[in-house]
Amino acid sequence: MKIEELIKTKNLKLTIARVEILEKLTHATKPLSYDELKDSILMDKATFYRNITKFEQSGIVNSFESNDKKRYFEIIESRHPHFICIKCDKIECIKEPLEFNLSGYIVENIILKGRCKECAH
Amino acid sequence: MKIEELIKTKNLKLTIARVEILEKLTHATKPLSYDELKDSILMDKATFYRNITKFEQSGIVNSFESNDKKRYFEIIESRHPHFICIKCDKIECIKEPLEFNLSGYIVENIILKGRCKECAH
DNA sequence: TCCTTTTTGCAACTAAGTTGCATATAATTT
DNA sequence: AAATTATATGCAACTTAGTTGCAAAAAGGA
Repeated sequence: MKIEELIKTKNLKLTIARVEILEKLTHATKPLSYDELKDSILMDKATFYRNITKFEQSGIVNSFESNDKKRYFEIIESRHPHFICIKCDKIECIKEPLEFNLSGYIVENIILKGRCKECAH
Repeated sequence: MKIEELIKTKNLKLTIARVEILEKLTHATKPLSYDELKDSILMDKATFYRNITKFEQSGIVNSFESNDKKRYFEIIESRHPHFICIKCDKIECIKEPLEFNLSGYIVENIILKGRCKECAH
């Protein structure tokens, strides 16, 4: 779906700021923080965070806190787990499916922490 | 192992603050934040955080960030996943084992986010 | 074009966690 | 058990990701 359509579908007003955020996130290959995005978007950080909140409420964007105390944002399309390296702080998307059985809970996000391949040595 | 022994085993000096932190964490049934601990411990928060850092370096304590922007601390004894509810912010320990296959990585911490049984409705 | 609602930028604020420094305490040596 | 040295502590000031209030600006419908 085109970004403009996606925004309208969720009954959000179409603004440049919103298109800009979703464009960057759509083209990213991993979750991004405000800090990583701020140089390539023009809006104030208040605008960024307010829009991200709306996107999360609408189910367009997903976020989690990493080890470096920053929140990381990602478009929800194919949900997948993330791996956060506690040594180098790198965030990787996990493609292998994880199996578990937790009846009653709705799991929306899976985060594994530890040492990545490079830092495991 | 007794708390005093545990501290000495890790070549840390035995202080009242350290014993106090580990006592509270040992008796807890879930991970605790500084905010939850502060009324039952006497030390300054700087002392708390400095000691927690030492405990983490020594492999006695494990921590993770939750949804409420706070860090939660737990004694490492039997590692187990945690579930964080994105609606009520409750943290639960998961007893069921999770199966997955991630060769090359060292997984030290598993966090699931979503809606707990009460908030799933 | 007008009107109402929502969004934006700015600046001030919040709060968890960190740091510098002088003092206090633990553990080791004499 | 006193002296010595290294480490831990409390305090206050600081850092920084994220939030909030408000007036101005822009969206979208009539």
